[in-house]
Amino acid sequence: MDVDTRLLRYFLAVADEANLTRAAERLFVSQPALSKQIKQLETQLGVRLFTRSHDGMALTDAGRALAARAPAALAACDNALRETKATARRVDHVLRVGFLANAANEATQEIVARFTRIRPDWHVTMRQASWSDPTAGLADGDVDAALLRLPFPGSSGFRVRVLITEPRWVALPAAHPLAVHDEIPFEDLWGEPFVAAPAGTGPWRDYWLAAGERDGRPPRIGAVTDQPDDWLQAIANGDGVALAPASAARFYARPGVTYRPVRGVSPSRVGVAWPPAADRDPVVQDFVACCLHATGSPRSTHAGEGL
Amino acid sequence: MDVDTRLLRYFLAVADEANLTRAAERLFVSQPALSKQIKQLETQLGVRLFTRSHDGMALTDAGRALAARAPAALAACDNALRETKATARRVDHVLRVGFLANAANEATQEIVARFTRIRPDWHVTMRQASWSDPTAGLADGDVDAALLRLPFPGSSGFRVRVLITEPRWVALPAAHPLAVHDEIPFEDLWGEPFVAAPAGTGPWRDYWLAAGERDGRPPRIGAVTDQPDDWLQAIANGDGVALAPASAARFYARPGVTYRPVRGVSPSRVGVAWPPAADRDPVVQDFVACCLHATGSPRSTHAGEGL
DNA sequence: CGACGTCCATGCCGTCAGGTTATCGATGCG
DNA sequence: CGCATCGATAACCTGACGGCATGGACGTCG
Repeated sequence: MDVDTRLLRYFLAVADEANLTRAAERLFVSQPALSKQIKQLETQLGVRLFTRSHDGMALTDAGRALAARAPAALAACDNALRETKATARRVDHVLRVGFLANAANEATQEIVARFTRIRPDWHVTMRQASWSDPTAGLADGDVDAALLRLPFPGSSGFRVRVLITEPRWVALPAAHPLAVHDEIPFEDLWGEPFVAAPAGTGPWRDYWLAAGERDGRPPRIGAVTDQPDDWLQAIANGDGVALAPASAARFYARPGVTYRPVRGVSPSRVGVAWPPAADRDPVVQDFVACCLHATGSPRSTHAGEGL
Repeated sequence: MDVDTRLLRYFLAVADEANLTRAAERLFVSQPALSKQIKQLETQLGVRLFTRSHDGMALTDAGRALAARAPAALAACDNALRETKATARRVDHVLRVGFLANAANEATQEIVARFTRIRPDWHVTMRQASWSDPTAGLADGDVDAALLRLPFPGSSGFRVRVLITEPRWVALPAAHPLAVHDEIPFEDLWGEPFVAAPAGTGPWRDYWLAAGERDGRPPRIGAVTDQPDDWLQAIANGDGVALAPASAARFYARPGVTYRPVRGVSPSRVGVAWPPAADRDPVVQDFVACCLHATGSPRSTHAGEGL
């Protein structure tokens, strides 16, 4: 009796949304594909998992039984694979670190330099992640630690220490009328189209749209991008504006894109994150210590404070 | 990070055998297919799981880590699916019973009759299994209970009560020289080709070849069959002889096939088996009670005694 | 009351992963 | 030196999965 864990994830999404169409969006597949997969799971088990009706998919009793047990099964599989990867890296003396765009910017080199001084027999591999995976590989166990912008989706499952706090600015097309000002009140941007992260990155996308600081007005989306280059391109094209950490002005300067300070929007924070399983891993903890020292952060700065 | 549980099973088989070719046989796939699958698992994880050498596949440290955790993950998945099926049947008031060929022969009707008298609102579904699945669907959770010939592979994972004990006879081609005798000493059959169950049914196959009662001589295999009809056909064809429960003479009489008592071979036992998860299921326990009553078995007859 | 929106199912098609057979390269052994 | 063993590779076939377009049932609103 074999199943692809993908099928179980699909099933849980549908069970959770109680709606095929919305679940399909969340899973980034088409509705018919999901419909077929669910049906296949049902025939494979010989069990009706949902009762279909004009207003959605409701779990049957059997479906509820599966919904109750599938998460544990998925977790067990995930855990097995993650631990396998972690073991391989431990054996090879390789520390993989994920990062998102310019997460730790200037500090990155200093962090790596410190780490190699402490652990000369280890090798650090930096792996840039696309914005469609804001955990930069932590969730899949592809990295041992990650340098991230906070908040990030699923942050509750990981340990986080804050390293840097910096104001958020706005990136504008150079020709944009507001570009003439030295500082821009955030309210002036409410009506602007924004270049956003892909849907499905949830709170992370919302954070960079400052969705919670717009007095309830929904943001306008001008474009959706996945990588720094596309993002710059979209802004230069005039598809929209975007909030960005102040340091982006140094790291992502480009003709056609202008950066300006913004008044009235919360700052951005950079953190180092690691999976709970690495709490006792001295190498990962050394890396975390290097992050804290390299950025001059007090050792006690936890992420929980005022997210 | 999705995996098909099949991949994990494949991996565990290779880890266990430390040999691709033998693992492939055990899994009933070709060696190249298995080779590719293992390689794919490795690339998907980005981790070497085995070191290949001229004399087999040896686990790496990472491979050992996976081998340690995969069984639990597989068990969690299996459990989720099995419980789902069981729940569906409970809701529908359906009891599925697997059986192997003529396992409980005459008693079957009596068992079902008793059960329907006790549980008039329930419906019993009998499902005949092929010999390539000697647990008759118990292992996959496809049935709530099964009527089986003992011993069967994996019997240790299930509860079993013995119902019937009957001598084993031999089924011969009608024209076979030995068919003239009223009773045949088992030694006289040692040299005969046998019609056997598929390899991969392990101890079950061996039991019906009486491999342990041949004084060390290996059995000769004349044909391999999967179902009663093929089995009868093979014997009538003269492909070989086969041990069979005495009752087969009544249930599987056919021109060209003769049944004779055998002296010097242990008897066959029929049992009812159920998964431990159903220990507390009153419906399954009622069914078990019906089995015991219908066959006049004392309630205390456990399977463990003198297997 | 009919047009429309919502929601799931179906049909058709392109792509790719998984399986099979046949064969090769490397290694150890008689 | 030929042979057996073991894993990798090549060529091919089938079927599963995904996408798009569309259909059918049901509720809602003008």
